[in-house]
Formats: sequence, C-alpha cells, structure tokens
Amino acid sequence: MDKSDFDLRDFMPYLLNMAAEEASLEFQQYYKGRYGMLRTEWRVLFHLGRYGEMTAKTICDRARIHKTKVSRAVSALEQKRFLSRKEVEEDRRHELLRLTNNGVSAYNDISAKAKEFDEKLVRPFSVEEQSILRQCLIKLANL
Amino acid sequence: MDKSDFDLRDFMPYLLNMAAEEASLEFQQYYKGRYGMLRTEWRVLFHLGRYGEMTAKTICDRARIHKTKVSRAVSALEQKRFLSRKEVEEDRRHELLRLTNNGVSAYNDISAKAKEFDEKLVRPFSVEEQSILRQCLIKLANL
DNA sequence: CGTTGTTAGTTACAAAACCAACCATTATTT
DNA sequence: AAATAATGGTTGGTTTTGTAACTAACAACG
Repeated sequence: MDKSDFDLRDFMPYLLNMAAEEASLEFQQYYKGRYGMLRTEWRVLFHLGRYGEMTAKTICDRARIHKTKVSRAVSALEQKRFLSRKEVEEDRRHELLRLTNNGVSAYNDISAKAKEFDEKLVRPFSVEEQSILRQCLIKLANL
Repeated sequence: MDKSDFDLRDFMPYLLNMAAEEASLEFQQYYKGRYGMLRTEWRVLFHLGRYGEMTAKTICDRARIHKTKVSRAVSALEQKRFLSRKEVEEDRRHELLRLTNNGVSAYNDISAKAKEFDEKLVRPFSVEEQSILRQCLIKLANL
C-alpha cells in the first residue's frame, strides 16, 4: 500500500475537524464576547429556548453531552440568571430547567445570529451541494 | 423572523462538530491506545512522516496549530523516541525535526489505518456525494 | 420492610487546552 | 555598533475538560 498519495486533505476526520473549527470560530466569538458563554452553555440555552423546559438529563440525551458538562453549564447559566431550576414534586431527583426572560432574549438574539451565520456559511454552495453536505453530515454524526 | 423552524440539525457548525467528533472517536482510540499519542502528536507525526523533516514553525503554519501545542507535542514525541531534533547551523533559532525509525514505523502503521478508516467512513456515500462532501469541507476549512 | 440496584445530578482530582509572558537568536534601524 | 524589533520556541498559570467516585431519591425484589 502506497501512502505517498494519502494526504491530510483526504482524511475525513481531519477535514471535518478543520471545517468545524473554522466554521465555529466566528460564531463562538459572538456568544462568548457578548454573553460570556461557553459552547456547552450555548447548546443548553438553545435546547431550552427551542424546545421549552426540560430536565438536565433530557438535554444530555438529546444533545449527547456528558452529564458533568451539562451540570456545569447549568450552574453557570443559573449564575448568569439565564435559567432557573424547579424541583419536580413526583420525583425529587429531577429538576426542570427553564429560561428566564433574560435567557429567552439571549436565546432569541443568539439563534437569530446563528441562522444568519449558517446562511452565510453555505452561501458559496449550490442548493444541491448544500443538501448533500447536510445529509452526509447528519449521517456521519449519527443524528 | 421565525425561529421555530430553526433546528440544531440545520446549523452547520453544530453538524460539523458532531460529525467531526463522531468520525474522530474510533481512530483516536487507535493511536491513543496503541502509542499513547494525543491528537496534536499524531498530526505532527503525520506531517513529518508524510513530508519529511521540517521545523516546528513550518508544522504550525501548515497544520494551523498553535506553537505551544506543537512545542509540547514535539517534546512528547521526542520523549517517546519518535523524533529527534537537529539544530540548524545558519540560524540557531530553528530546529529541524525528523522521525526516528521508531517514528517512521508508527507513522506507517497509523497512516495505513487512517486510510482504511477513511474508506470505511465514506463507504455509505456515492462517489459523487463523496466528492461534493470533500470539496465543501475543503472550502469550509479554508484549505 | 430492608437490601440491592438505578437514576439524576454534583463534586473532586487529573489531564489537556489556552493565553500571556518569557528566553535566545537573528534582523533592522539609527 | 547600540538599540529596537521580529522570529522560533519554551514555560507558567489559569481555564476547561475528562473521569471516577460520590450523594440523594426512587424502584424492585426477596
């Protein structure tokens, strides 16, 4: 097997990582600079803003984030007054998380920017390319 | 602007990150488990194995890795006897890095696995899809 | 009941990434 | 040639992440 024709540009994991990094950078700077949020915090915020109140465990499962990361993100978001916790009567192990008004407006702002940003990212591609790209990524990500 | 139709699955940076994570996982376990390497170390090893001896700075530029990360990866690879350094006479700020025999055989092994692994990853896609996917990623990554 | 097992969530400690300041060496300016 | 800047590379301290062990609450089984 000849390796001299095997370049990093041919290696999917590398390409995906580089593209992901590049694509995330600018957007990341937005929510970090404006709200001091980390990526996990933004994802948690997004889930609550987009799908309504839910428990931390549900976020873990849906977003495939480890529970310790979610736990810390929730604490951080709580401290920044973006969400509040409510114990569930029937099962006191659960805590329902919901966004505060503050959280909602941050969500609205950031997700609008996200949409904008997404459009900008895929603008160079044809509609067909966009569709194929998304489908491939969804399959690769096991979504 | 309505956000209720904007899902994470529609957001490129998210998709890219999830796909990248998923795609990297298995391969990462290979070189980590077998050689105790970190990702940056594998990338440095790859550059030296694929393109021959070069300086740390060159690796930084070509692989877009910050110099502190490269510096530490080089130290680690040196300790594991995968590479050696050679001072450059004309400019003693530079150090040429080259793989040891040990390093070369690790490179051969891992890059063969990488090729294999890449093929497995894209197998579910048609040739045309593969080509579009790669081109889009290369463009997104600014490569 | 009471023991054992699960589940949701937190905490503590180690590994890794990030950022800034730092040498040492070479270039440039005056 | 002295002073200043720029370059290649390293080091130290802080943040983030990862991993494992830990509570607390509930479930299931004898």
